[in-house]
Amino acid sequence: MSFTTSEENYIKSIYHLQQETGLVNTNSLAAEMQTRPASVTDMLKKLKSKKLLQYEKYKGFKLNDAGRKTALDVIRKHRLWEFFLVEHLKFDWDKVHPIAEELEHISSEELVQRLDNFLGNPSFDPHGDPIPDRHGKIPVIKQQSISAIPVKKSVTVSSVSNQTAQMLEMLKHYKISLGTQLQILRKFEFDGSLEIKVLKQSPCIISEQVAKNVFVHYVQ
Amino acid sequence: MSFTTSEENYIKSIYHLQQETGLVNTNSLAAEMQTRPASVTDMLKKLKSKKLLQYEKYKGFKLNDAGRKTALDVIRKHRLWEFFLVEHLKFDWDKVHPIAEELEHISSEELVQRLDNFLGNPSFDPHGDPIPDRHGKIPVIKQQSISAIPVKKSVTVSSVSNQTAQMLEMLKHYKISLGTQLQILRKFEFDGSLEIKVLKQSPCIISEQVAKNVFVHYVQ
DNA sequence: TAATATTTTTAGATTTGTCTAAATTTTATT
DNA sequence: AATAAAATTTAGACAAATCTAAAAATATTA
Repeated sequence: MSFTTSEENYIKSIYHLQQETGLVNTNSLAAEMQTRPASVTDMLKKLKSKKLLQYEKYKGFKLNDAGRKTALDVIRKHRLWEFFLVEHLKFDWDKVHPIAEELEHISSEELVQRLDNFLGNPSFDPHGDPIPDRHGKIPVIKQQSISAIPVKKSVTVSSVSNQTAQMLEMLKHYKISLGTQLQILRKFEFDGSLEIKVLKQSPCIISEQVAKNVFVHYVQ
Repeated sequence: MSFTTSEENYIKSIYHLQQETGLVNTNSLAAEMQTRPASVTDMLKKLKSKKLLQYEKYKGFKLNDAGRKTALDVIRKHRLWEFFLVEHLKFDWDKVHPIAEELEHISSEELVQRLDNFLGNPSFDPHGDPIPDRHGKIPVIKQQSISAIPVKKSVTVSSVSNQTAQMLEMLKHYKISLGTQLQILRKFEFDGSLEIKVLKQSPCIISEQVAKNVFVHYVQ
C-alpha cells in the first residue's frame, strides 16, 4: 500500500495529536495542518476507506494499527534524514525540519534501510527525538523536564518537546542544543524561572515555559 | 520561481530531446513522458506562459535560457543524488535512477550546495554523465564511442548514452561499469560486433548496438 | 430544557494534471 | 493540386485535494 504526500502528512499529524489526546477532533487537526475543517473531513473519509483510521462521523478519530505503522514509517524517515542533514551535511539543527518534511516522502524502502545503516542506525535524531526502527519500535530513554531536576545536578539535554522555530531560535540564543551539558544554579519561586549554567557559558535565566519543554537526563 | 514536480519532469525531458533534435515535437515528448499528446499540449501552454519555452502552435518548441537553466538545475540534483546513492549508500549503479527521479525534486538550494560539497564536488555521476555546476556549467571530457576505438588500445569506460534498464542490465552482465578498463581484440565486419577483453574477465562479444552506446577515453 | 454557540459535515466550486474524442492544421502522396 | 495520412490542438470530462457557504449535529449555558 502506498500513500500520497498529502495522506502521509495527515497521518503523521493525527499520530502526533493522538499521542497527547487519545481521540483527535476535526478542528484541532485542521489547525495543526493549517487547513480547513471541511478539507479534514474529506481526508478522513479517504483514510477511513483505506482502513487506516477508526472514525465515526462527529465522534472523533484515531489511527488503527495500520495507520500507526504508516505514521511511524514516515516519522522514521523524517528523523533519519534530519540526522543525515545535521551530522553529514553540517546543517544547524534548527534548519533541517522543512527539508526533512520533503525528504520523508521519498518512497524507496531500500533507500531508508541503506540510509539507516550508513548513519550507523542512530536511535535519536538531532532534536533528541527517538527514531523508530523498521518495525516501528521506538527506543526509550529515561528523561525528565529540566524543571523537575534538583539544583546543582549535572544533566545533558536530550530532547525538546516544543519544536517551533521560535523555541529553537531561543535555545540557539542560549547556546542550548542536543547534548549540551548544564546545571541548575537556582530556582525562582516567583515565576518558576531558573538560573542555569550552560557548560562554557555564563549563567543565564530561562523562563518556566522554556524549562518545561527542555528534557534532560543525568550525565552518565 | 518554483516549479511543480510535473513541470520539472517535462522541462527535463524537453532538454534531453532538444539536445538531439534541436526543435522538439509534441508526439516525441509524449512518448518520452509516457503520456498523451493532448496532455503535452496542455503543459506546453503552461510552460510558455511561465516563459520557459519558445513555442508556436503546430511549429514545435524548445527551451529558452530560463528553461535550460531550470533543466540543468534538476539534472544537477539528479546526478548529485545518484553519486550519493552509489558512493555512500553503496547502491548498484543500475538501481539508482528511479530513486534519484524522486530526490531531484527536493527544493532546498542549500541542500544541493551542501550535498555537492559533502560529495567533494564531483564532475561526473556514476553513469559517467557530467554534473552541471550551480551556474549550469557542464564539464566536458574527451570521449569516444567504443566502436571508434582501434584494436588493442586500452580504454576506460566513461559514460553510457543509452541508460534504459535493459541496457544497464546488459552491461552488468558483461561486468562493464563506469571506470571499467577494457580493450578491443577484434572487429567483426559482418555485423559490426566487437570481441573485447574486460580487465580480469574472459573475452566476450558485444553487439554493434551496445558498442555504439558505450563511451570511453584512453587510459592515462 | 430550550436557546445559543460550537463543531462537524455536506454541497458545490476551483485548480492541477491528466484523459478521450473530435476538430484542425500540417505533411506526404498520388 | 487534391486527397489521404499524420500530427497537433481543442473541447469537454475526471480525480485529487483544496476551498466557501450552508446545513446538520453536538455541546454549552441561561
